[in-house]
Amino acid sequence: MVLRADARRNRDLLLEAGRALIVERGGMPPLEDIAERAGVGIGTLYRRFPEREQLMIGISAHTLRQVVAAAQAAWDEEPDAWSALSRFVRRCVELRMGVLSSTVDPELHTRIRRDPEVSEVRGQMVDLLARMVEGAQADGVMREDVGPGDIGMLISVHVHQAADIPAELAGAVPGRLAGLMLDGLRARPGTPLPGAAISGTDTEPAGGAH
Amino acid sequence: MVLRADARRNRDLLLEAGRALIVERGGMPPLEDIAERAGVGIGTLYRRFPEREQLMIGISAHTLRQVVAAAQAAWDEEPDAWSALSRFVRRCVELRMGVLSSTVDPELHTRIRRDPEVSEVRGQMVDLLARMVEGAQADGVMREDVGPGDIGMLISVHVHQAADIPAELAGAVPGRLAGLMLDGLRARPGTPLPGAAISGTDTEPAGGAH
DNA sequence: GATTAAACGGAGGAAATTCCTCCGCATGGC
DNA sequence: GCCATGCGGAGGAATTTCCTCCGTTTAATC
Repeated sequence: MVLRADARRNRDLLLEAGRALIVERGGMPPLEDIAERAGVGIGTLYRRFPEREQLMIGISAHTLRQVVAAAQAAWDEEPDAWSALSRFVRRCVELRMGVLSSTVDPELHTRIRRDPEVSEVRGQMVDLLARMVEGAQADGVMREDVGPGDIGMLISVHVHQAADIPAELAGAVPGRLAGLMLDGLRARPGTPLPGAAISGTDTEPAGGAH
Repeated sequence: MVLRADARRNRDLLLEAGRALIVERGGMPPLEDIAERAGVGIGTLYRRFPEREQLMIGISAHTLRQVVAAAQAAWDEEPDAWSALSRFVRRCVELRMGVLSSTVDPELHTRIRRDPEVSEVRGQMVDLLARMVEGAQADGVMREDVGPGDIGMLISVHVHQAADIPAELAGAVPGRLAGLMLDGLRARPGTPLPGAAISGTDTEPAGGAH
């Protein structure tokens, strides 16, 4: 069953609005707010996503697709693995992309992760990230005691940045944070990390949902 | 006017419950939840904090006092500035201490920062942090292009960690994140950060409130 | 450009959440 | 032992959030 063009457009607007609101405010925003942000009637939201769960799955998949697109672009266009990773991380922090999950019913969370589309896109994401990490480590420019999962965690931590940074600083902060973070990842004698490197499958690298 | 001992105790329980809930769930939790978490009746909460704003100010000050205590202990007990900073950062990340502010009415936010007690404790906090940063830089072990404000931002970013980390990893994650972060701060040829170092007074190093 | 199935918006009542007062009982301080 | 201060929490008010429904609009097709 194929959506009419306007329906398709509104669907995307809703998913993006949902993602944006979750990032900005944390928690699950009221559905009315999502509709308003999307510039769409509340009825439209309910027509497209009769069940709350469907909306959440949609937002997860949508977010993951954005992350994968950024990773793919970085991988394709940068000359080496470290540059790709670095560009990817910077972009994620800048756009506040990354894992959304936080305060969800764990049971629902599991159902979201089991969704075929989410699971599929998530796989692509993990693969790309793993390739970058392995490449950068093989090139000797990245510390050996981290795994793709660590990068995922690092990025996800930046998604919910405090929103009250004074305006004149807001532009600079993400870049500085990303820079510090990347320097921490470089292969240089530093303090060994506790525990074992976190692999991609251990955890939720990106896009789990509310 | 001095509080009776039980009233005093309950007041502290409420502030701590509020802090904990904000950290765990983000946003402003229902007052009923705060009271319950504190193991106290809702009436007690309203008696002690008739205005919402007073509660927020109280939580801010309470949180800041914890942060200052951690900083002070680190400064007093560690042999050098870098060790102190390092211990302080690790402890903040571990306990998820740091700036709470995020989605507050900016106007209220300003009123909170203007509160004498908040302002006072915040000053102590900035001083201690500045001393650590300057000391570590003077010792040549910390990169020169960061300021106390950068540390504040770094810490605050870790306050709202995703809550859905698999249990077997949850213990390791904060330590690894803090380790990466600290290695990023070390004085070693890395990538220069964009923009200028953020000073303590530029921003909100810790303890703004919901 | 006429037809029509699909989609739209948003008013408004139901349901759920959150707020906050009030008062009979408990207890710390003297 | 006295009593001012503090306590708990039931329950009604206020607010927020949910979600259905239907008259109107629009994309697709011929």
